[in-house]
Amino acid sequence: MSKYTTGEVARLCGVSVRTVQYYDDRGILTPSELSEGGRRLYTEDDLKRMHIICFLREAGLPINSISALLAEEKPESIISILLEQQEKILREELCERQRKLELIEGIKRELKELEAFSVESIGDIAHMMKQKNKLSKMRWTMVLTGIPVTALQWTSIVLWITHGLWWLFVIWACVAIPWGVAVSVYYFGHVAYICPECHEVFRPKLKEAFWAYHTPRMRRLTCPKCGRKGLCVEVYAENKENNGEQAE
Amino acid sequence: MSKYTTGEVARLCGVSVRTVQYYDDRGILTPSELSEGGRRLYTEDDLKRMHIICFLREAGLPINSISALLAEEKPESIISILLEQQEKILREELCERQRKLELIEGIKRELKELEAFSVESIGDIAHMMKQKNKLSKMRWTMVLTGIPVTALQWTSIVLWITHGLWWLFVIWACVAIPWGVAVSVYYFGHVAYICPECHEVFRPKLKEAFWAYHTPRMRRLTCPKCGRKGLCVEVYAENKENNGEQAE
DNA sequence: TTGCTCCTCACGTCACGTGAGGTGGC
DNA sequence: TTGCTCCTCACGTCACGTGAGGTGGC
Repeated sequence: MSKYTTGEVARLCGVSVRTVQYYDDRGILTPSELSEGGRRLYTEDDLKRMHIICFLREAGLPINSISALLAEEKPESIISILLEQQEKILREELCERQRKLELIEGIKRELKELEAFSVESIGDIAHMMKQKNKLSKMRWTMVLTGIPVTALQWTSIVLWITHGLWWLFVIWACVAIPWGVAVSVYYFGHVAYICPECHEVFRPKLKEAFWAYHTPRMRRLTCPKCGRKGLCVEVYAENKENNGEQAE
Repeated sequence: MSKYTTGEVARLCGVSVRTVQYYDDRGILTPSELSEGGRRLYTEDDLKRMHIICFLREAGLPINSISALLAEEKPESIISILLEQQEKILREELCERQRKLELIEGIKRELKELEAFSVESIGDIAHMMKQKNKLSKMRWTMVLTGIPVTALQWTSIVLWITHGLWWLFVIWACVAIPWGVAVSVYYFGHVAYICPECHEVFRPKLKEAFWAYHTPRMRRLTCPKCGRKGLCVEVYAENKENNGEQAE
């Protein structure tokens, strides 16, 4: 029966000598024999055991689990459980990496749109990305509630032209104007803007915001902190009362 | 200007108190002030910095990188590099988990087909799965080389029947019989079988193997070690000469 | 005065990697 | 005798978690 040294076992299993020694320390693979000089000597069976250990390690099973499995009298009773556990852990780790990757992709996209970068810009990006879902949700809600109003508008216009029913349009106006005001107040009560200069998150005056030039993501406003007037990115901002404090 | 305690910063950033303390130890977020009793007091700017740190940590950036980024005079020069590096690492980790998951799925499939499980069975499964690609590759090579021989066979038979060209079939036989022998010798020189009883990996005698009952994956053979006769799983086995040693 | 929060050590995590300094075996 | 392999400490990794034992602040 041939004997294997630590280095031979390591080479045959594709691991480092340190790993073989470590498995001895952990008691998961103890050499069957020691030479007179105190060197580890492994038998054919030891090598087979090592192959099994390495195989399970490749699947990511922790040493403790492998140890338990090999020590178990009825290994069939726990092998499935261990594999299921490991599968669950791996799936979670997979999801986590994917979330992180998506976050990085998002940061990279936002970085491209920036004209001037500073460390604070990262804070702005964080702020924007975290509230992105809420902001688009609110925008969609507003669009959807706007549909009946718009429908009523066109119906009344058509009926006015075709049947001369002018009073329907008046009713529409009585509904739409308060509705428009309410929506604007609600909207500007739930968004804030980030100054690209001083990175202040601020809430503009309704009058300025309402008439200001804007794109889908930005609005031309005056920062109350640094006084700069320019395009500011829109973000969702939940709590009204806290904002007053944050401004100063 | 309001001050934040350790616990407040932790709560506002969704981390533990220990984490805030740790960032102080690492010098990545030092509180601007200490109370008389030695308690950490954080300013609004400190909180912003902490938000940035936490955001980058969510993307998985290591503390050292964040530290370097925040200390850099021109952070725009390294932010992209750091993100690219992190993306690469995440992709690699993603692939690694996927490999492990596939391995576990494979093990689970093989476990289902096993009639009797023991720890050594895992070694058998490892052996099978590692050589699986090579085995199926060799089988495909054999099928493909067999196509011209089969084509010649049917051509010669058809021509014999329709035109009475019997000598074409004779030529085919002269080619096909040596070809068949060569293929068999090659095939059984490149496969081995695992005894499900004693888990020995052995190479059967050509004569027994050739005529033995078999399925696509198994063959009814006698184990040279334990003498058991039964279905043994076929695996790829490269090195002929080593096999003799392994048997004893 | 009583909870609650915060403080500083200091060890533990997980599977090894990486020296240092010494020795076995061909 | 000279390389090469192997041995045993023992520290380092990474971002905290988890006590222990003590104290600040409302």
